Amino acid sequence: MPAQQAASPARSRILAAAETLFYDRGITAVGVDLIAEHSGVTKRTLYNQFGSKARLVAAYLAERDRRWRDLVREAVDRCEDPADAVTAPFDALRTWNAASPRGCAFINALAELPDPAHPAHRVAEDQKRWLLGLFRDLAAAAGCAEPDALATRLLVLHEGTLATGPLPFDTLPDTVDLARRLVRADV
Amino acid sequence: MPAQQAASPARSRILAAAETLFYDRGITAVGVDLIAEHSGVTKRTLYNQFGSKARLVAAYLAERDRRWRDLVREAVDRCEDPADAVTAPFDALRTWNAASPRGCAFINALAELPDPAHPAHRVAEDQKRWLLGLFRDLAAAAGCAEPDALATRLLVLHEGTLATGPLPFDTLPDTVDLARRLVRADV
DNA sequence: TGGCTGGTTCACCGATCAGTATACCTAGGA
DNA sequence: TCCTAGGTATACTGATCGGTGAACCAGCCA
Repeated sequence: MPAQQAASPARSRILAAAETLFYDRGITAVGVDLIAEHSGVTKRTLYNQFGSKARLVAAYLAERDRRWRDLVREAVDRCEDPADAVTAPFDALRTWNAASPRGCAFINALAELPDPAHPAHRVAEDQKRWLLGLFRDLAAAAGCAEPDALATRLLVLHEGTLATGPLPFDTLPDTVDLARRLVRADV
Repeated sequence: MPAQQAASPARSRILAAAETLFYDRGITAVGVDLIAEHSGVTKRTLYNQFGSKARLVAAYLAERDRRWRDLVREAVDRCEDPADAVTAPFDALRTWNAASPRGCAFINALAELPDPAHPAHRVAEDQKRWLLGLFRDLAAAAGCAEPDALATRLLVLHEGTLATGPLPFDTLPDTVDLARRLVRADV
């Protein structure tokens, strides 16, 4: 299926059901029968579209990653000051977190699927690698002295707020504040 | 069973097998049959000891928490300078992380078990609450101006390095360095 | 000696798991 | 008109899931 071509309606419905079910209840805990039922589709169709549960999981993560990158890029593009742009992913995180009370779908997927050969691993690692690279590029563009070290620290702060999201502490404001101060101190 | 009394040898063996299997392969992916087999014990005995898989999971996390707190307390006690003590949990993290390539067992457990009523939730939340409180107390003892905000930020850094542990980036050195600078700047 | 405790062996329960087989239906294009 | 692609419906596989029932056995203490 070329990227341009629209996905079949059945495929879209399966993917939508998979996204909510996998994220809300966990990947291992959700069976393919349940996803087929929730998307109003036969299990046969599901397997014709995705081939296996593992590939469906990878597709679910890839779709989620796509939506998330769009949100981050929007937040970055909205900034006029290059220094503000460096912490723009944290603004996106505020929106994203509100709809994601169960933490980071990619970290959760790695937690559930230990096998490094599982196709979900590539997707999850690529997502974090992309964010780290984005932080580095934005930091360099803003004229930071140590873009690599700064990017690593921003990534850790980002993942830390995501990871503590499901916990009953509100860590976001203090973290965003710290991220901004780090950038300004390094410019 | 009182706390003083030694656990039965069967119970200890079950718990040991559960620790490695649950952490390495995931909680949902590991069945009670497998744990019974690895600990050289009957499933009947396992259920006599723990009652249900959910309680066995909670016991596994509680045992892991106990070992981890011991490690952290040791690291704190080793410090002479109160300012160094604030970041002592990060020294413990270096040791801990080396044996824990699959990230934080407690975060992973929350990822796999969405039901807030699951007994594992209490254990996991208590673990993070304890660490947050420890950071606050250590910061206050070191004379920090804003112990609450500092503790939140240190917790986020701590969870961030744990969460990025399974990823192919080395985030620990930059993070520990940042944590130390934060403490010194706030003293 | 007798009873209790903690452990054993083994068979079993209904439900669910990922994945497949077979056959039928239907809309669209050549 | 016929073929094909994508979908449906239903039934099925063997394995595994969490959890239970029943009978038995060895050591320990009174």
